[in-house]
Amino acid sequence: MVMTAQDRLVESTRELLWERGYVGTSPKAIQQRAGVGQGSMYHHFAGKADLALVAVRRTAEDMRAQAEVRLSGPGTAFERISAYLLRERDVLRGCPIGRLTQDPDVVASPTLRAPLAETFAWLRGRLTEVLEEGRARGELVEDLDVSSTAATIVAVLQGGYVLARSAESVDPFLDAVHGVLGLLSAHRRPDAADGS
Amino acid sequence: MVMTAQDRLVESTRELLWERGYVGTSPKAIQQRAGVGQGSMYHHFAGKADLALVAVRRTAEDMRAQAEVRLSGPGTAFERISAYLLRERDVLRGCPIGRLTQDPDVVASPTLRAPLAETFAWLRGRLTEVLEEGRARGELVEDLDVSSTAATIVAVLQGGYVLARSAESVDPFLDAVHGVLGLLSAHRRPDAADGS
DNA sequence: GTCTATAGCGGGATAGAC
DNA sequence: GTCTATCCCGCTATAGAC
Repeated sequence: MVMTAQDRLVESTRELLWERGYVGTSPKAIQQRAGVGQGSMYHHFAGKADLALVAVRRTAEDMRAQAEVRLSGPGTAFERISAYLLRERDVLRGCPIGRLTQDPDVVASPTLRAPLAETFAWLRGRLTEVLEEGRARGELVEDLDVSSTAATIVAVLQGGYVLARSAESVDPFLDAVHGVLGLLSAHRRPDAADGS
Repeated sequence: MVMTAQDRLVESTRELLWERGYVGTSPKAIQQRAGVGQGSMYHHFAGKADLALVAVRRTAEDMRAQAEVRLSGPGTAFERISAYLLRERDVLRGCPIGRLTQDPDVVASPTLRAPLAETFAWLRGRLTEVLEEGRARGELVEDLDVSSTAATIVAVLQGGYVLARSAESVDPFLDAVHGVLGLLSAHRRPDAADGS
């Protein structure tokens, strides 16, 4: 089964938004990468903004699904969070959602910005639940502030990408992730039993 | 004493790079904001890339100076890091250096990328020194990994901006910062004496 | 030093043929 | 559905007058 023109257009838009952002992406570039002509694109989509909206929503969905796999997997809260943070990532490409946060046209449009806000809010909420669960099970100490710690974890990820791209190296990303895991680790109870 | 045309051009470039990034900033926009004509701009600078380089270097200098004030100030290591993280910031505008990290043309140019890499490397190094000092004074526990913790702190800052912009609210930034300070706080020794 | 004129190219979209 | 032609505008820079 072959991809339709619509699908190819959306996929090439997703790639270009990731690589070049919204202001850096032109309809012509989208068409060329998709191997589709002008007429076809404007037949299926109202324009650049319309295509971008579909592309961003799909990317946001993917990101949530990716996270959910690790966060709902087996293991202690700490292990699941580690698995999520250390999962295979194309670090130097950055986060396809986070990067749009720097795009003036995206942030100026409530419609385009909404999927970004929802994704990060969801992710933080999910991490909060995992941490809360770890605390309820006695794996994590009582006085851990789960909600702000969840925000910190998401921020480390996003900031890690920034540092990696500035250095053109994965190292600062990994250091930042290991750093936050080290800090969190001190909040585990030594006699922690996993949720059996 | 009035600002010269050069100065106004560099300042307007700094503002526009902050607001719209490199790909989103045009020479015309720079000239208009500076109140300077085409000829004048191309007389003083070779072009957009040249102006951007001068602007980015100046911004990077400023950022280091701002950080140094807090990090070399009075107080314990924890207090100085808190002061730096919680200093007044225009959070929703984001980091003028960090945002360039998402710009394809900036990252593709070693010359333009260099000031970003240097700034973050310097900042991390400086935070490492402060943490190390805190450990040496007995304020922080021995087994704290100062280098990766420093990377984490820088990442939280950069990621905090991303979250804030996605939500169009300062809250997630503050939560992330308080979260990492909370985590770090657990590594302080209860009988910590500041460096008197 | 600063101005205006001009150039070539690409962005973003519309129109109408096929 | 897809193609080509066309449009208007802005980007980035150069040229040469003042």
